[in-house]
Amino acid sequence: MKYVTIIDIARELGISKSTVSRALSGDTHNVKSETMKKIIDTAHRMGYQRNEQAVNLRQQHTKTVGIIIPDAMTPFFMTFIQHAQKELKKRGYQTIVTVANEDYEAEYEYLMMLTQSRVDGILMSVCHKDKNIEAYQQVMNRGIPIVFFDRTVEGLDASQVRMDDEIMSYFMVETLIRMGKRHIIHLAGPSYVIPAVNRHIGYRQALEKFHLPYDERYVLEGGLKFHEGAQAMQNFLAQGLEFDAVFCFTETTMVGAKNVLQNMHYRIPEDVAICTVSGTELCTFVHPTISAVEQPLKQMAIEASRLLTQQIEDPESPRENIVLRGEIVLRESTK
Amino acid sequence: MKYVTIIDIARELGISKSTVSRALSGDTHNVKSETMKKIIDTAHRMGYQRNEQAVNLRQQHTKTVGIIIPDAMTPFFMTFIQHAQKELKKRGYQTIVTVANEDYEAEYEYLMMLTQSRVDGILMSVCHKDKNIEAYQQVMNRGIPIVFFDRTVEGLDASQVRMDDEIMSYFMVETLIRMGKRHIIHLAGPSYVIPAVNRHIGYRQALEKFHLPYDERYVLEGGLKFHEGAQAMQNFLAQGLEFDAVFCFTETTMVGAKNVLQNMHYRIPEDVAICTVSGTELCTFVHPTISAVEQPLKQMAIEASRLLTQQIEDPESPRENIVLRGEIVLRESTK
DNA sequence: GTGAAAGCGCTAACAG
DNA sequence: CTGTTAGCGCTTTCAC
Repeated sequence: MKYVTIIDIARELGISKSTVSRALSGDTHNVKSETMKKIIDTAHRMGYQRNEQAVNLRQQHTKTVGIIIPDAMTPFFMTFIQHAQKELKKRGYQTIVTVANEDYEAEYEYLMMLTQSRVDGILMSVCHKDKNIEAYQQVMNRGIPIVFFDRTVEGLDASQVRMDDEIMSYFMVETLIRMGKRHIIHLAGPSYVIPAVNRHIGYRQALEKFHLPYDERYVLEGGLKFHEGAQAMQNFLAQGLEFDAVFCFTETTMVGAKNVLQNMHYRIPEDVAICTVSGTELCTFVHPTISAVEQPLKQMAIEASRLLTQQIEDPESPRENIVLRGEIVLRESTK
Repeated sequence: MKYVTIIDIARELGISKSTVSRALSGDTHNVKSETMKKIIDTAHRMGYQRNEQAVNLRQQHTKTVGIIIPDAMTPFFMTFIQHAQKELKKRGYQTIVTVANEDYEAEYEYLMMLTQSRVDGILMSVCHKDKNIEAYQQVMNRGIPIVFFDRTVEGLDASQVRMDDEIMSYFMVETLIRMGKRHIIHLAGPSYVIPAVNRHIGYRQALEKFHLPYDERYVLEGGLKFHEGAQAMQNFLAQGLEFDAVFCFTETTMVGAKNVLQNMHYRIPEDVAICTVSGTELCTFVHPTISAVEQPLKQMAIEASRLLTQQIEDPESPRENIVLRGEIVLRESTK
């Protein structure tokens, strides 16, 4: 047989499986230290590994949380996941991560899959702020807590953790302006993504503060994928308008846009600065341009994990709405 | 209660849970189509979701495979995972992925964790070709199949899937030479990583074929992480040697090296071409330089998944050693 | 065609 | 301190 069970080791020692179970779960209070030792030893010798499935079934939980992210090509969410996994592990939870790939129908499927796997709770960043709202509500009604992060939703009684996109976006654009940029494109994200609309607001406010005109021709629908970002950039170029900076909603579309620019032999960042608010190690290294804020990402993962486990362990614990306000850190000066 | 069970629906209908079970698992042969329909309907109405945990415990498998990768910052492995997940799902398996982060001790921990979770099999790309060999052997001995991909190992009776690194590396360097490059650095990977040594061989062979000298000063230990690649590049620069191309073992170190080059105002690719063999969408977009081979990555994921599930379902199925030979596809000409 | 009963590996009362 | 018993949700003989 593949695995040794507590019965095997009980038989080996001629004692009952209850005692073995107690010993193996570290119940020093109810088992003599002598038998304790004996049990631990033979368990070790026989290569015992407790069957989590059985424990879960018995205890009516799985000690695992599901994570749903919209995208995995970009280091942003991957970094989040690594931090979250670490934090969750520390709190005694396994994780199972799924990638919806910006498709809310796939997201729905994964949500169902996760509840079917009886995860104790879910951490998610949504593809679309409206489309699956009732589904989220339903799983929450069944007593499975969901904590939303980054790409949050509205009108749900759930904990959420996000960045202060508006202000960070504002600072970022302000930085560009102070660098002397005057014609700043905004490669915006879709309006069904909350951080995207907030960043757009921040962009607009910065322009206003410096009395720069807000020109709709400089606001592009940049989508969420590489090719969408590239396409949008290309469309803009076709207009023949003057520009000296591009402020992007996300790393993904930024990379797409940058690629187009490079192919057209624009020098970056001399001719045009290109940036986003996100900040991961890879981002820093990849883009010879200004990037931003590393720290809140880790913090976001930690807070979200904390909130979720808290709510799993005490369903009555209050919902929180955390807005992180990391400092803008310019990763590379453009002299 | 959170979930409805077959007992609930049996009670609702005043029948036995056995019948419900049979109906729900589609046993048309042993349950009257009339009751069948009735059961399916109420199951649906009550929002029944079968408890996989219980099924697994009963059937002595989990229908999940573990995946261990060394790195998640780079799109390479993430892309692999997406393809593998898709293929595995098609074959009825869930996946649980863990990232060792180039640390073979963490890798060991995850391996243990996965067997403890009773995964039916494991897909892995190792951190170190030797360090955990006995551990791999042990889990295989317990009847849990492992299929190695990309970063393979030697001397184990396991199926493996990898690229023909030698020949692809050879082609890549040949391409650089045909472009007129004469002083090609090789930012090599560590010797405890099999593809790294193979790529080094390919590099050397290409130089030989074109009667270019093999100079050890042009072969750098580039490590596996961003900062290691950057450091190596910096060290090389300090030597003051002439160079016009860099052939990197991996995306990660390539990005690090490229960053250094850019900071020093080298024009890429005019002054120096920089490339690697890997090929993912992000890679393509990010690097204004030559990259390569997209297709084998997907193929690798599919083959590895096939091999693994095959071996799970029939432990006696023969081991295979697949070497993929994708075409070199230049993603961007450097004119 | 359907039901009763056993059991997957484990924990948790409840007795001693 | 230790053993006995029941049961988590499900599948699978074995009867009827």
